[in-house]
Amino acid sequence: MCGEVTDKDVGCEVVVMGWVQKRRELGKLIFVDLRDRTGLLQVVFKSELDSELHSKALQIRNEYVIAVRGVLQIREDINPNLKTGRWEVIASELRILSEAETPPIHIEDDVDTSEATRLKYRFLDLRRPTMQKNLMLRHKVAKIARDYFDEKGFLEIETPVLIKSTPEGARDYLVPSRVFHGRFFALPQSPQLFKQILMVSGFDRYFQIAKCFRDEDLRADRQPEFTQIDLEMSFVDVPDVLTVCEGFIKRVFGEALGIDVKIPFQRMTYAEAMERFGSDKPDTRFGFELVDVTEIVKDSGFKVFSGAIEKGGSVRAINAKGCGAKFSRKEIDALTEVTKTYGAKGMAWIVVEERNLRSSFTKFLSEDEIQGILNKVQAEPGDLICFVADSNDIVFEALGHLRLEIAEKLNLRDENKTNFLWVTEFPLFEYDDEEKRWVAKHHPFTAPMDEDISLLDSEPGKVRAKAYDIVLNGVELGGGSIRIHNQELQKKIFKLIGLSEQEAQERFGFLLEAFRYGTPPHGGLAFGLDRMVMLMAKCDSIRDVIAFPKVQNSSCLMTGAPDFVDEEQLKELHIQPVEAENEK
RNA sequence: GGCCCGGUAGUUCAGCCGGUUAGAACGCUAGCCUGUCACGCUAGAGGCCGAGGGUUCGAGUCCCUUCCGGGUCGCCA
Repeated sequence: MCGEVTDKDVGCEVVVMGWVQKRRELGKLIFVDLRDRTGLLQVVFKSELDSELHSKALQIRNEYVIAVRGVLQIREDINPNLKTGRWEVIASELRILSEAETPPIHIEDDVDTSEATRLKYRFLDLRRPTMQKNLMLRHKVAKIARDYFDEKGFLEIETPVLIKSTPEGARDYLVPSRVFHGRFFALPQSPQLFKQILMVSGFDRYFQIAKCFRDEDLRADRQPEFTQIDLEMSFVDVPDVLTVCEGFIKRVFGEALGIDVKIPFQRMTYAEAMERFGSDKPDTRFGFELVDVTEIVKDSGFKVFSGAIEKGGSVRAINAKGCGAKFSRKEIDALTEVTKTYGAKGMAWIVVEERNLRSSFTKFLSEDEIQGILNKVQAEPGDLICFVADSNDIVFEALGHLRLEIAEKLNLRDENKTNFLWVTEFPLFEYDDEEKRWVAKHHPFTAPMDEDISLLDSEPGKVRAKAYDIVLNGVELGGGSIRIHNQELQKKIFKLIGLSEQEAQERFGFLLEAFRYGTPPHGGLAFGLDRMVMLMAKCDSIRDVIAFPKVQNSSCLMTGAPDFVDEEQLKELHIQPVEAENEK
């Protein structure tokens, strides 16, 4: 192929086929750069050798598909910018396999085309070398997953895509049943229940590269259909799962990228992650950790602080080292806006200068309080100290994102680092203010930590789960848990999240029944394949590692899906569109 | 559903405080060119200024509505 020629091929007759990247016409001499997925190779047509061939070559335009027979030569002038710049094919025969209209986008790596146009003409966009590289990398990751888990004794087993809708979690995609009027299949949000049943069935190590579907709004790292590397193991506890997964990551990064990842990864409890980074997926590539100054200012005359503390909240700070000298007032105000996005009412700040402080609020504090804060955050001249006072949730959320924003501004999010991290001991439940009930933070089959089981009745919010997430550079790469294999405990959890026995039977009856017949302790994890490849390819969006992604409103710009269907089809399914309500 | 940014030639963009015939680069077409590789030179074609309405003597430009794309909050067990 084009990119695979070597000096050994020099002097040999070769046949190359591909797309015309570029033609350079110099009168009686025509150069054509021929492209396939391995690279570019220059082909030369000389009229002095064959004028008929030369005039045929004049018809060639960009993106024509051609086949060329000729002898490989070392070039007179070597092009050092090209991998194959040493060689060229002196054409002796040309076949135009397919003509091409002028493409609406340039087939080039430096993308200067809007994403909408790229996605509409995805078949052309995918010709670009970076996109080809991304999809080849994705293939490699999938292959390594199969190799690794096979070697570790895992079986790849497919689970159904048309399944029963279950409550909790994301909105389901529904598929109507033709046979049962008014009934629907759901597309799986993950193979969760099936892989647990496979454990009951004795397939003690399962994995699958599984498509999952969630009907929620999109983000740069979220698509309505996405792919998980899903795994489940029997007779294990948390460390067993983490170890297997670390081995996989080491293997993938080593084999696919040549990066030596050190294992085991750092492990951090959820509580510590929140306390230090204000996030359950901390980016540990830089500092700016959160500092709790609640104790220092709890009796302060500054009502914003003392008031928040009175209501059970806290006051925490980030010392943005050196930013006081760097950031303008306008930039600091912009940071304030960032915190407001996450529910903070505002952000207090201090700029530490050589002799004095510039600040939005220190006039409300006593000298002791100011000194106390400066000591606690280890302030030095040039620093910018940012404070948020509110409920803990908001303080963590706001400062957690502020941290990222500051790091982004300072370019500290070094994409060459690979800071892997396990976040463990997630809370089992979180309180849903709207529904006024506890909901499972991970999913309702997650096992509580043994030592916290006694808290289930008294303080459900304090119960920690045997749940864990794997985080890379602040991105959640995957997550999982040890599952409940004790029926009594499972019933209790359902009850706690307000699921009556009857509802539980209706929705998960098959799983509960399966659990009655001998269930091994089990647990597992699912990696987000798209996100993993995105980070490995250093892309900003998973759309760049998915061949045919959807846009923000979940439609496909290339195919035009979703679309209306024939009335016949609807009739057969006994479905009737409801007239859109007039929106006022 | 909320907020922010964007939509002008095939593509990426410029177009000031509203003022003649809407520009540039790349791409495209034709001609010339024997060592190019960001080839070069000459000529040329190409526009519903996202859509609809309004203000105005006059709208790419201002206002309203709407559609489309991106980011983000909510949402995403």
